Amino acid sequence: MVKNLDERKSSILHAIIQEHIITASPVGSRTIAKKYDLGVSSATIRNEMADLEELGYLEQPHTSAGRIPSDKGYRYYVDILMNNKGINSDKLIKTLSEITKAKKGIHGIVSGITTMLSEFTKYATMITEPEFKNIKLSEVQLIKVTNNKLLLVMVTDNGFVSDKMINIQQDLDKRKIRYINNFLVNKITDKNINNLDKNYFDEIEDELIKKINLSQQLFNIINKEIKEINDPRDINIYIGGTSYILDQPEFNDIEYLKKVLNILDHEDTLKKLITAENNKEIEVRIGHENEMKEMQRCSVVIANYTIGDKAVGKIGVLGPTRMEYPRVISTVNIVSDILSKIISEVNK
Amino acid sequence: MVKNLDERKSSILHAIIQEHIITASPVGSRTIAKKYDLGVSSATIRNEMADLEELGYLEQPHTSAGRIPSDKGYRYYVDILMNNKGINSDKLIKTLSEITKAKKGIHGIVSGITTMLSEFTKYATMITEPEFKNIKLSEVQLIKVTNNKLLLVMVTDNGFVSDKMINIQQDLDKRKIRYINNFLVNKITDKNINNLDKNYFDEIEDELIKKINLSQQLFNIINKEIKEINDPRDINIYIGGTSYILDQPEFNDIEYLKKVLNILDHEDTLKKLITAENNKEIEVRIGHENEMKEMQRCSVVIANYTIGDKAVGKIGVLGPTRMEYPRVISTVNIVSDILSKIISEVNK
DNA sequence: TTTTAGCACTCAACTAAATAGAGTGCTAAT
DNA sequence: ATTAGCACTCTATTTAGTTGAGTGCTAAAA
Repeated sequence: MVKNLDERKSSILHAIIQEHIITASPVGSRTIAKKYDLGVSSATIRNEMADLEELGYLEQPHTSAGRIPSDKGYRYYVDILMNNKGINSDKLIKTLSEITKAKKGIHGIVSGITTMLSEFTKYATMITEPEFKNIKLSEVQLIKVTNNKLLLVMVTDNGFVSDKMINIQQDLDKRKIRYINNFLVNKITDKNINNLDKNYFDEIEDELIKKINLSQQLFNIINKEIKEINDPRDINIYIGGTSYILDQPEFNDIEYLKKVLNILDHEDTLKKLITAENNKEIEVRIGHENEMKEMQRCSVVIANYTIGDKAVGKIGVLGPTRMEYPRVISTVNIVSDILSKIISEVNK
Repeated sequence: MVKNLDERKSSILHAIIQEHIITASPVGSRTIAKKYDLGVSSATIRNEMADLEELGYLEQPHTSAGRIPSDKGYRYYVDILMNNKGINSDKLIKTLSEITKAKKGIHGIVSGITTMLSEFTKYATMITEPEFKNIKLSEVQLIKVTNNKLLLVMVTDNGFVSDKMINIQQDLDKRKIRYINNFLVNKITDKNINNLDKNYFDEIEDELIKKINLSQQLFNIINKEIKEINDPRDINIYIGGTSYILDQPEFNDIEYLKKVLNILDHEDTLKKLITAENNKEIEVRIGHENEMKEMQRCSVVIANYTIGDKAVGKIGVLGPTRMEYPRVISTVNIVSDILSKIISEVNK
C-alpha cells in the first residue's frame, strides 16, 4: 500500500519529522535548508514539501505556517525511515534488575517496572499483569484454619498461586478434609482448567456425596475460584508517569487532556487502549489508527511479553503522535524482553 | 486558639464560603447582600468583610476584587460553621455493596471502592490496602510442588494469606518436609510476628539442623517472607478519579497541575500525602496544613478504616481548598464505615 | 452609635487595532 | 531542474482603550 518515496523526498520528510519531534512546531523550508545539509535550496525543499503534502505525508495548519507530519507521514517514518539504533540499554537493564531484586511478587515487579519504564521514556506507561491461559492445576490443598474456616490453595502449572478463605457451616474433621483434598487432587489437577466447568463440578460432586456427607457450598466456591483464576477481567493494569503527559505541548488544551486522563482513569477503556495482537512482537498505533477517537492525537507503542512463546501480558507507552518513536520502541523492546525473562523465572 | 466570631460575622463568612465553593470566584459584598438574606446592606457587609480580612479569615486577590476564604476561614467553616447533614447515603451504600459482591479479593474490593468513591465525590481519591500489625501466624504450610519447588503458605490470625514459591537445591522428601513443617508450626505460629526476627530464626535453625540435615536457604526465605508480611512499604495504594482534578479551575495552571499529578504518580509521596493519625476518625487538612508545599493549595480529607478498633488503612480524598467539605466528609465517613465492615468480614 | 446611600477610585479582564515575522507560492533568471 | 527574489498570507504578540465588578471612604439617616 505504501509506495516508497524517492530519496530526496524521503530525506526531506525525515528531516521535517525529526525537526518537528524536537520543536513541536510546524517546520518551514528554510529551517530544513539551514539545519540539514541536503544540498538544495529552501525553494527546492518548498516544492518538495508541496508535493509531500499532496501525497498526504505532511499537513499545513494554515497557509502561512510550516508543515507538520500527518499520521501517514509518521507511519512512513516508523516503517521505513526511522533509525532503529537502540538506546544505551546498559543503564536500563541495570535499573530493571535492581527493581526486580527489591520487589516481591508479581504486583511489586510489574508496578515497579511500570514506573521505571515511564521514567526512561518520559511518557505515560501501562503494563498488564501476566495472564495465564490453557493452564492446569498442579497442586490443590485444603487447609483447616479454624473450626469453620478452610483455606483453599491452588497452584497452576505455571506457578500462579490462588488462595481463598472459605467459611463453612458444616463441621468437617481433619480426616474428612484430607479425604476431600485427595479426591480433589485426583479430579481437578493435571486437567486443562477450561474443562473444569460447572457441569464437571456437578458430576464429581455427586460422586463425592455418595461417599461422604457434604454440603454443596464447598464445590461452588472451588468452581468460582477456578473461574476467577481463568478470568481475564481480573487482570490488573498498572499505570505510571501520567504527569509526563503534561510535558507535551499537545496536551496544553485542558479539555483534551481531560479526555485522555479519563481514559487512563478507567480500567475498561485502558484495557481497550492497550489491546494488541498477541502474535506481533511490537505494535505502533499512530493517531487515527487508534480506535478510540479521544486517542487520535496520540500514539501508542505496545509490546507483548511472553512465557515461552506465548504472550501473557502487554507493555504500552502512550504519547502524542509526535513521539520519539526510536527511543520508545527500543526501550519497550528491551523492557518486554526483560519482563518476559523475569516472569518466566518467577514461574519456573 | 480559634476565637468564635460574633453571629453576624459568622453568617457572612458562612455565606461567602458557600458562595465561593459554588462559583470558584472572589465574592463581593453586593452578591452576598442580594443572594443571602442577612437583613443588612452591602455597605455593612463590606465593613464586616474588611474586619474578617483583618482577622485572617478572608483574603483579597487584589484591591478591586471580592474576597476569597483563607485557609483559616475554611478551618473555621469546617470546625464550626459547616452544616454536617449527611448526603443521601442510600445509593452510595447500595453501590458499594454491589462492588463488594462482584469483586474478589482485597485488591478488587479496594480498587473498586476507590473508583466508586471518586465517582461519588468527583474528586481524586486514594485508598490504602489494609495493613496488619501486631499479628500472629495462625497457620504455616509447606507444600511440595515439584522436586525442587516448595510452596510456603502462611496465614495470619486476621486472615491475611501469604504464599511464596521456594526453589530448593536440596532434595527433600515428603517426610522431611512434614517434619520441618511441624517444627515450624511449633516455633512460629501463635507468636507475635514482630518477635520472629533474624536472631530468633538463627536460633531455631540451629536447633533444627541438629536434628535433620538442612540447607540454610529455606529459613532465610521464611524469615524474609515474614518480614514482608510485616512491611508497611509493601502496602499498595489505589488511586482513582485523577481526571476529576481537571474539573477544578484552580488546576487550570498546567505547571501546578503537573506538580500535583507528579505527587499522585509516585508511591512514596502519595503515602506521605495520605499519612494521618490512627486514632482520629477523620482528618481534614486544609491548604497549608499539608506538609508538602505543592499541596498547599489543596485540601485532603482522610479517614481510617478499622478492624475492631484498630486502624488498618486510610481513605483519602484530594481536592482544592475550595472543596465541598460537607459532602466529602460525610461520604468518606460512610465509605470508611463500610470498608471497615467489608474488611472485617473478609477477615473473619 | 450603627447603618446605609452615594461616589470616586482601583484593577483585572476583555476588546480592538497595530505590528512583527515566519513561511508560502509564484515568477523569472540561472 | 534549480534557485533567488518578492508579494502575499496569516498567526502571534504587543499595545492601547474600555468595561465593570468591587472596594473604601464620607456624610447623612436611623
